[in-house]
Amino acid sequence: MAAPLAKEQILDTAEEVLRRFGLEKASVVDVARALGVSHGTLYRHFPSKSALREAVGERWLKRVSIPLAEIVKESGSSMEKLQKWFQTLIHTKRSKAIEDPELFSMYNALAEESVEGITAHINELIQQLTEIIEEGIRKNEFKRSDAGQVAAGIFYGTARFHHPALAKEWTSPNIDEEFRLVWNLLLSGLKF
Amino acid sequence: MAAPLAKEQILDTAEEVLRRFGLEKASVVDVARALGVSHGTLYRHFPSKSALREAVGERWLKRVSIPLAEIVKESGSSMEKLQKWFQTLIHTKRSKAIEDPELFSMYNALAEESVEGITAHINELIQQLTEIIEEGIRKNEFKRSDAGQVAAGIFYGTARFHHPALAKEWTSPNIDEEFRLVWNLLLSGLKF
DNA sequence: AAAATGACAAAAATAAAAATTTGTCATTTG
DNA sequence: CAAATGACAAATTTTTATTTTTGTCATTTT
Repeated sequence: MAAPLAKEQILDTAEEVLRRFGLEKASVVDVARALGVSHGTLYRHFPSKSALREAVGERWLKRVSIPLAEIVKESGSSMEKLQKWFQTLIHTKRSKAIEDPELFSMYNALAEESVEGITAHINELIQQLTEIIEEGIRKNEFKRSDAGQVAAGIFYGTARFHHPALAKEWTSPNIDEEFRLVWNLLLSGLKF
Repeated sequence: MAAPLAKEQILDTAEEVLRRFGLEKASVVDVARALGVSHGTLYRHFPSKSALREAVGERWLKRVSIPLAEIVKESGSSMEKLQKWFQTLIHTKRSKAIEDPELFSMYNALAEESVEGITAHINELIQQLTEIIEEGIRKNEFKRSDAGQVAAGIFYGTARFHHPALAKEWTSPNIDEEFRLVWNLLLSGLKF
């Protein structure tokens, strides 16, 4: 027989089956059939159906965080990077949410099945932001402050524009204007 | 017979039935039975089941906005009022969400059935904030700026802490700390 | 002996049948 | 005669019966 079944190969097929059949219709048997193996085999690689689903969800989160990590490493002013980072995060999510809302909410449901995976993902994003802000402080672009706390503040302050639970509001015609208002405040503040 | 059936009386009973039976179990027949009238009678007061449900949802939103309107009228510094306004909004929602999550999500689902009602509610809240901020600008407590835009910015920037779709995150032990971080940034900004 | 299989019980999902609810309206009530 | 009723059809929901899926494991394959 061919080489033993690889995890990545299973995940590729599982993803394909999930896309075709949808979150609630896709069964382990379907994935096994698409791979040309018995369903028992899949249980030798993943302990349960949820474990398989979680793995698909976590791989999807990685696809979001990897391009953002690239931006952190780029050259340019910290402010530019900060803006580009958010632009990318928000644009990526928004276009996926609008182009194929079903698929988007499927992947989000998948990811949410792994609370740990989500937490790790959010922490990773805030860590990326922290690095941008630390650099900005060093270069005197930003106020001296606890970079990690400011990173969390900006991330949570912009939640409306990237939190998947609020995706249905991203089709509003004012959404870009609303982001601009929040962004301005986060950068400059209300007080003198 | 008694006096003709009043709308408020129907809403009171509908609310009671919804609380007891839940969003999906409560039928028009149940409401009629609780009122001691035939279900046909209810259709002389509300054109459909959804219209009745929407009315219950909208009344619930009013119960949120009325106490906040009181705060706008109070005396004291604008900053104090701004803080108290958000404290009240967030605390009200949070305690309801945590004390009885089912009831909370039922009322939210109910309210969401009326997109118009929600829009009006949000606009009303932002209008209240606008008044606080306008006054703060007049009294030189806040930077000169478009009060309506700043109001919208603060409201949307704090969405994570009051948007019902994010209620499940309000049980996090760090939620107050996270609010503080966002609040500080919105007031003082990241930049010099 | 490592990897995969397929038969099996328990749990979950689906489909078909039965019962309830929604919404209308001609008739009745006060 | 304004307000309420209750019988009715169509739509929706609930119940029940049937089928499929999940997860295990002793056996088979390479």
